Amino acid sequence: MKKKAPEPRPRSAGRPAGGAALSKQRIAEAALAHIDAFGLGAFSMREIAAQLGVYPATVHWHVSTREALLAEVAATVMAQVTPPKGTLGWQAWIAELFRRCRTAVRQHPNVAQLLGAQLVSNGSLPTELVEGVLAALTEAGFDGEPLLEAYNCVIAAMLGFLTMEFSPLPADNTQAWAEELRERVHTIRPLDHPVLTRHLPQLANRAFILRWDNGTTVPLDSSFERHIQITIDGLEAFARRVAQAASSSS
Amino acid sequence: MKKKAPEPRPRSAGRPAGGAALSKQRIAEAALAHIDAFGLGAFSMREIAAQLGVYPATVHWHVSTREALLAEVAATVMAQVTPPKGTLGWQAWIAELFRRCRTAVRQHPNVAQLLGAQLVSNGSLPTELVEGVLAALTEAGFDGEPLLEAYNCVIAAMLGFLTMEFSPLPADNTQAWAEELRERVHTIRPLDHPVLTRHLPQLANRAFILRWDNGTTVPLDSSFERHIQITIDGLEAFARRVAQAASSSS
DNA sequence: ACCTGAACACCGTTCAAGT
DNA sequence: ACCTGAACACCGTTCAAGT
Repeated sequence: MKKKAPEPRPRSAGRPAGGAALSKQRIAEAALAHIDAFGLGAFSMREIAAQLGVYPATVHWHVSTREALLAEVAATVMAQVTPPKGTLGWQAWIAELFRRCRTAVRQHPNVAQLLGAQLVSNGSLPTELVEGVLAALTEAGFDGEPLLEAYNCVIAAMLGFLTMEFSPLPADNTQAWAEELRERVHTIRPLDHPVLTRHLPQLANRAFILRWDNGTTVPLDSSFERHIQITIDGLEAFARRVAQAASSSS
Repeated sequence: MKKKAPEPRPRSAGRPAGGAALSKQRIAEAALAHIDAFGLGAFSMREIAAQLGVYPATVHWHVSTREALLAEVAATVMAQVTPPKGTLGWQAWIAELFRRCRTAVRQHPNVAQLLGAQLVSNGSLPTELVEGVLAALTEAGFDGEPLLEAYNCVIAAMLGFLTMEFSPLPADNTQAWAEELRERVHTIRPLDHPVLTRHLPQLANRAFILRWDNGTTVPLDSSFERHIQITIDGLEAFARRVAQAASSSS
């Protein structure tokens, strides 16, 4: 199944004549396409080098490191998620951000695992996203320390849910594993877990930890919408607390 | 720096005499210790085999797969987080769960990345945790579809935040990377990002995406506490909505 | 049942050398 | 500046063979 060194186009060393030189951009695109098609587990520097008809060292000349390439890929996926400013109230703006982010991740679900890890520790800052969230929360009345706390909550709520919704299943024998987990879920002892047992029909394969499919095959649409609402309701309560504290101390 | 095949104790094949046979348990402990000491990037089947003074194949005889071992490790870390039932109200119980979970992760920050990925798609179900959350949410008045939604929100909020707070920095030249990111953060263009610029002193190295240290060196204590409060406030608002809808339709 | 010893098919990264 | 060709030091997993 695996290809080896580039046989199709045995070119010679040096910069190609046609101006068809490789670029960070093109490499990132190829990597994203490959990850979309075969998953993050199948990703490797050598694989995408082969894909591009080039030696592994060539990729390294453009990209420096595997980690940097994956960060680039993650940034690409998140590039268009920030909603435009100004037209929406802060609650609607944040809700829109959540939804656009999920839409983007759903188009590239295999990249989801990178978001928490790579976007958070990222060289290519999505500054518009940060600015947008801060602007929305400022409009909500947050400032200083509460602003920081509300911001961290928003980012964690958004990326956290998506990371988990699309977290990959065991790579190997998914079939057997799913069957075993389904079995295990349905043989939970009712006496020790009465609430779980009672609601199992509602929860099975739709609740975190009780799933054997991920968001690619069983999307958690209503849970995500509810997650948005809960987050925004919580933020509004926080804003009220802040306003209260300010007025009572004046 | 790296060790090779087990030289210290060149034993012969077969089950060891002293009853000191290897076990899944002992392997998981060794793996956890190694990950705590050197990070998840330094983890490998061969490494922990060497650590235990055996051949790689021996580890595979007990553990089947690398992925399974890491799932075991993640489960070990999460083993003791579920608070006892009955003594607390549902809000306090959930808050306690969040705090105990963070305490556990702080003792093994390098496993954080596994939580979202491994706990969610896990063979060894932490059924007490699931049962506990469901019991708390039932006490809050949730049932049926809303129960599912509230549950998913709780799990995502808890694990999502922790995954991000302790998400690892670039493995290679952390020093240079941190310096570059700090530089980049402080040269953000004020005209394009007025809100960000204004609050940068508050946010730098303490807000997601604007950090160059992770939770191990710069813990986000107050943000996490606020995250708990926002989540619970949001859940209470959700419970009120549900109650309202039920009474208005009766 | 539990482990050795060796092999297979991969990795990321580096580096001299070419053009 | 951009790429080849080859090497280095690793991987996870499998498998016959030992005890």
